[in-house]
Amino acid sequence: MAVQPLVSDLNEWFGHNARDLPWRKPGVGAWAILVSEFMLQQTPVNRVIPHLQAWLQRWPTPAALAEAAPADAVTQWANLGYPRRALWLHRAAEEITTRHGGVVPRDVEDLLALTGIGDYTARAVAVFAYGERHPVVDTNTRRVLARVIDGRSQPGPPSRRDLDAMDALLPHEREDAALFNAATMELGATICTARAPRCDACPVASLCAWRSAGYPDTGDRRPRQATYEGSDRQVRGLVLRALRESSPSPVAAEDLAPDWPDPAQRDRAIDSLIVDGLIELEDGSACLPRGRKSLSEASAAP
DNA sequence: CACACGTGGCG
DNA sequence: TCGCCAAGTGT
Repeated sequence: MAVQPLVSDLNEWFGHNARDLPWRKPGVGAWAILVSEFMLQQTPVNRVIPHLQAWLQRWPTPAALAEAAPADAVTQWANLGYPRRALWLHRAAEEITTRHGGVVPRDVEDLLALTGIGDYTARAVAVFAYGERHPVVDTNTRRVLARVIDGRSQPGPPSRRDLDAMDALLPHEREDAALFNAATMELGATICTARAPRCDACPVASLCAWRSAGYPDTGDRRPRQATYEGSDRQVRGLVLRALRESSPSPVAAEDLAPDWPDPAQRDRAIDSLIVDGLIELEDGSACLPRGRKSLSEASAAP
């Protein structure tokens, strides 16, 4: 049952070099894994860790979170960024409670049907929480495969082919496959990094196509990120921060980001936050979503 | 498929 | 300083 060198080398390396992260401790349940994966969507590991601990202490089960008001989820989310993820996590908790009896589902199909869970998170939960065998592909995995397998400096744009590429490398045994998924991500996070890869410390340097090719810069950079200063994103962030800090007290609309130089843009931002369900506006004052069960929700339950 | 969506740290 | 980057997802 020999697996290919890439797998054995990476898994061996992972066995000795895996960081001691909270969601890797023995006995961590599927709910904790799921919450950690939500928080890790575009937020760095080091910033997630303290928030994860606090979140799980407050809401140890999906049912506990489902009973809370969305506003409390958004407030607890604090400055993790992309606050809609707090809303999505709250909604997923409701769905888990009503559709799955409060148990985080194991099947990728079921996981994908939950709000805020896509190709990555669904497989990460199935694999890391339940030991199922699936390819788990995140930005680290894509970069590692681009370099080691394809000899390119950067991965191309995300594609469903990424799943197939990882699937083709996956060892047969579930446990090995889970380790390989985690090891590949870990390599990308700590050694095969985007900016300054530490190829001298890489356990698979001898197998690396990018190295054999002489580390060519194959371009293929991701699209430039829009300027944050003065953006809708920034105003939305300011508005939401004010509401978080005053929650549960409402704030008069005119007191939300009052110094913002472009009032029209600020008003549009507030409207978009309402559309997104992140805030509610009533009688000229705003607050975080209180989450009265809507008629559709109440009657949707079987 | 390209784009919007927060926030902060690092080279 | 400032642009790049971070365990993505939904539209």
